[in-house]
Amino acid sequence: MGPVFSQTSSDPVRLTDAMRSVFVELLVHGPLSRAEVARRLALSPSALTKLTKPFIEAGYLLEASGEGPATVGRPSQPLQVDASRMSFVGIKLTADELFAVRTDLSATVRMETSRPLADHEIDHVLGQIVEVVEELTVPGPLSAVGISLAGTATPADPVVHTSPFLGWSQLPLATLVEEAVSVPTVLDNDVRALTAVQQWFGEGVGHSSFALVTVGAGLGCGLVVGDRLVTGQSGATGLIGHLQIDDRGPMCERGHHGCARAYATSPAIRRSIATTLDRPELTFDDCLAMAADGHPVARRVLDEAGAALGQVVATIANIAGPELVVLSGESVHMYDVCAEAFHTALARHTHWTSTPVRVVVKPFAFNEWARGAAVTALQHLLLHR
Amino acid sequence: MGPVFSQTSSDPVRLTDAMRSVFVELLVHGPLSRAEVARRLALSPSALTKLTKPFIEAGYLLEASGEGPATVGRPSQPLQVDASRMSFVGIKLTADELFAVRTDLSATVRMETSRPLADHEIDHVLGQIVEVVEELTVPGPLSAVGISLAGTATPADPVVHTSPFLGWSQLPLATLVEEAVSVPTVLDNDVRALTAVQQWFGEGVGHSSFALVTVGAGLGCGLVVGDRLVTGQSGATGLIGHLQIDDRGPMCERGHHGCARAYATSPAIRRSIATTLDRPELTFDDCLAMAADGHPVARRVLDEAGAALGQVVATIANIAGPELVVLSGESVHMYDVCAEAFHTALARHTHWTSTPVRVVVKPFAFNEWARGAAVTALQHLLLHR
DNA sequence: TCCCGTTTGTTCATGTTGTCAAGTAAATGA
DNA sequence: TCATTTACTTGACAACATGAACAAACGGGA
Repeated sequence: MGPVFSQTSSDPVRLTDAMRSVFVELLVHGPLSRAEVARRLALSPSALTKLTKPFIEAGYLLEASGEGPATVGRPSQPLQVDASRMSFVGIKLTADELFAVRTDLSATVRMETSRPLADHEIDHVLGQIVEVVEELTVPGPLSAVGISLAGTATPADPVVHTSPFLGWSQLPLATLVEEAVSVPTVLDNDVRALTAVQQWFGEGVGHSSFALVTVGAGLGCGLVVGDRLVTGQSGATGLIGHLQIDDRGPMCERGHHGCARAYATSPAIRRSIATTLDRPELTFDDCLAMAADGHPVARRVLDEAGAALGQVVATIANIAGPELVVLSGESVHMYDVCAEAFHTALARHTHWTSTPVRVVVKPFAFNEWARGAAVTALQHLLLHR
Repeated sequence: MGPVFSQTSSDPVRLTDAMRSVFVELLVHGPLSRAEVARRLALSPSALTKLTKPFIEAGYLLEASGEGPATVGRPSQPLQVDASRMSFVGIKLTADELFAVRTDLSATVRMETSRPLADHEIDHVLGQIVEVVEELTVPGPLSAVGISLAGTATPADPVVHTSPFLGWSQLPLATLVEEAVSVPTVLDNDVRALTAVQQWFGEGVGHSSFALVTVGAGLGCGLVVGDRLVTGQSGATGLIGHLQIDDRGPMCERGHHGCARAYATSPAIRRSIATTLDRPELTFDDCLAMAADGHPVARRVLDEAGAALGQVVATIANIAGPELVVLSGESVHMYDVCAEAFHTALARHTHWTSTPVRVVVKPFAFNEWARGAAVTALQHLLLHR
């Protein structure tokens, strides 16, 4: 983190592991008294006085003076991270567009913007990224930039290994961006970035293991085990799209029968209803509305989608045993229309010695992917610099 | 670890985290020079002189004086753990028998024994356990006892939460044994214990993430992610037995169609072939021999079993992304008869953006389960005491 | 053969980092 | 008012690891 935290411009603070963990604890678990942080991190109270002092002097921690619940003894003096002291830009790349947000330390979105991607030439994409970063730098300097995309990439490595949608392989994107904008830049897989948001600022807070399942144009799965975000071999995340639901169902685009993505992704659901009814103009949300109204074809397709999703979640829970599964993604709202089929399938496919895993549905904002990229940058800066 | 390591009886050595990590590094990664350990653990060379000295003086580490590969510079002086300095007993409980081994620090089996379990009354089982521990204590005192069983139990907790096969729930078995034999005792799930063996002394050495899949009377899955053995919610491990292979195949004992265990466990394979041919006397190994000889029915059943297993492994790999999958269990030798079907299915169900995970087949000795329990005890003693 | 470079391992002074003990501060409750 | 409880601070101290300097043990030239 080097010069990131500095008391004065001439006296940079060196961060120890203990300082880092205190800062992260306060960032993630909100205002806490020194005594409480000491208990959580198994440190002595005196250690906390010393560990927090430089942060307070530099303005990164504030004494929140908000009174806790009235109790005997001296009232505690909660500390809070001043979220405005750092800013991050997160960028999500898709095949035809680029979404970007500027967030503060608490991952609150402060600005957002986007650009079309006319093609996937590196120069063009890089130009658009630089433009967006410059636009979002106007209110003040950035601490880090995060870029997320579907494909294999990790914060540990400045290179995009493969990205089928963008047609890239072995592209040192982080290096190129970092040189162009002079801000530390990290890459990550989009689903893992979204999982990072849940881990620090969402439903995953307080859980040492949970899974995130996304529903949208595809299916995705991110996993946190033992408080650590899992990075699969070569940077892949949970590849659940082609998990087989049965062996004779609809065919996915790669020729498998009964893949989960042939049942539960929004394009598959829309197409299935639209072709059965020969009404090609129907949108995905039209289909959801029809199912909610009890239209038999839409109802059947969404029941199957919910069942497929329930089976996917049960399979993940059986293998990894998370405390919680968070459902998210552009199409999570379909849950409202197929919750019953989902939970029936979840219970049916959960191993009989377990109770079904707790499932939380997280409404999805369109800029959530870009926010994920910002959190990736934030985590990387705070933990690994 | 308190009094475990002692230079003299009156001068017990207090262990720091650094000492622990050095000792474990040497135990798991074999003879290494101080300089090499220093590099691996990111410590200074001088730290290693100090950290190893008490172990050497107490006789837990030996200067192996074996010359490494001839190279420039001063030859290194490899250090090695004296495996004989500690002994462990591991006990595997099944529905009708108890297997036990005595091992040294390197998990080498030095003695083994067993007892029938006439019933599952706690007093009877406890009596047999105590008898076995006393028999295995004859050559010298024990450092710890580990007990493994199918069900939900973890080293962190002295209580068996549930064990369907033994009909137990909420039984404080570790406490009872510990009081009876006066040796620290830990429990664990049997599959996780077996995974621990692979992690420290088997194919998992050198891999920060891998999965163990067992084939036998059931199917099991243990997972190591980020160098940590995963403990699912409530102490369960990978519950892959009822993973659905298709929706119309043979029915498992819980009424599901096409469960993995209806295809790939040894009883299911044997029964399928024996009933089809109306030859109830056939053993599982008879069935394997028939398939190897090309008998059409046996061939088909084993191809289906291999395919099911391949799909299970692919699913695990897709979700958790391990570097390696180790196949083991009482019936792994069936792999020889269905390797082709296995790898075809593995490739078919592996997500198209990945290459199939590397699979290693680990021959299984009948006392391997008990050895796992011993390793659980060893790990717990070395890491958490 | 004799130095030189290289790597290993040790010793000792130094410095960082967190704990302990003691004391101060700020509330509640009798 | 004063004891009790909890929070926080301060300074002495102990633990642990590092860095520098050095000894040891080898191979490889000149």
